[in-house]
Amino acid sequence: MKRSKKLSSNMEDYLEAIAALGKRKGVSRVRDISQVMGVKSPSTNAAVKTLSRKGFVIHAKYGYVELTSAGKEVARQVQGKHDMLFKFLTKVLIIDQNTALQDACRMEHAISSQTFNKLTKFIQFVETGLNGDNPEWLKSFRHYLKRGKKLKCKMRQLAEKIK
Amino acid sequence: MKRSKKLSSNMEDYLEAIAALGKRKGVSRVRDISQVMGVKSPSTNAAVKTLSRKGFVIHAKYGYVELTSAGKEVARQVQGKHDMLFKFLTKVLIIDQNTALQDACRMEHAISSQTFNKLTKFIQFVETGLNGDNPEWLKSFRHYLKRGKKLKCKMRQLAEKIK
DNA sequence: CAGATTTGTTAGACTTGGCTAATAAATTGA
DNA sequence: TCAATTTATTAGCCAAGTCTAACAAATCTG
Repeated sequence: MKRSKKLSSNMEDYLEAIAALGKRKGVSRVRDISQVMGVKSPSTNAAVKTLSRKGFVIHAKYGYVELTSAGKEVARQVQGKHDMLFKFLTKVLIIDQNTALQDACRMEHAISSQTFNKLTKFIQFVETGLNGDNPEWLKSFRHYLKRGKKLKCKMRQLAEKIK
Repeated sequence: MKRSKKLSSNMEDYLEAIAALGKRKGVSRVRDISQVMGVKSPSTNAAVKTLSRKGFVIHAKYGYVELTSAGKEVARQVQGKHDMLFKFLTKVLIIDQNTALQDACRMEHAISSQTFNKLTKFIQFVETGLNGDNPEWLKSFRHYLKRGKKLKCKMRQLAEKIK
């Protein structure tokens, strides 16, 4: 249990997969982790060995894989980043679900905690607008995406109708 | 010249470095690329060999390293993603320069073209507001970041003063 | 409960990308 | 010009992470 500080993106992904399986099925087995990760079982085996050595999982031979509290913490953080990025991509930038998922899966390992925190605030800002969801500027941005230009202000719209 | 489709983040970084040196000094040499990439020259040598085999650079032994048009195109795209992310992080999320730089350097390899395009539109939307830079909502967001809550609308502010 | 099937592990090979040490080419300057 | 210095390359090693093939343990099932 040689608690190294930094984990590779790969190891973070394994921890995420293990956490997800734990939530979904109660326990995590090598086979299921492999399936989620899209690798063969010897790869998972090696990864679990590494994670175990570093103190992020407990794994008895031929047994289930369990996260330690350190493992849970990493999984929680990475998942948090993932969810926030996914929300930003789909809700603000209006990226389709598939692309947003792929991007979030790669970006989740790339953003600092500082950026995560600010992005969280940004999402909160968008979601808890004074006027509820969907503030004016966001509507305006969506329109801009579609039309290539901004919604005109009420008075200009009126002026055009009259003209 | 075995034109493979996908390059690793690493190879993208080398192309970026080569392009940057080309702009800065006119030519790119192994030694300078190594210095920019923070690796020893044999590593650069191997990378250049790979990039050459894949058709992204031209490199005669003991000569300069030059980007092919394919190489330039990749460098341009990655740099574009980098710049856009940096701008978003610093201008919208108000992340400090150092952190923003680090994040942008990692995220530039993680975002799809679709996300890049939407982000570009988003930045345009922010920068070319009807009311010039710094639209109301962004000011409001900055305030939210500082205070933890939104700017109240003019009338509520007035009401508070009177009370 | 014993054979068949599934699951997990081990061994060994391959790829990518890094390193050091040694060698070779190019450049510089006395 | 030619010896010293700088730069580039080669050879050989290491670590991470993947794979396949072979073997071992666990679990199902008739």
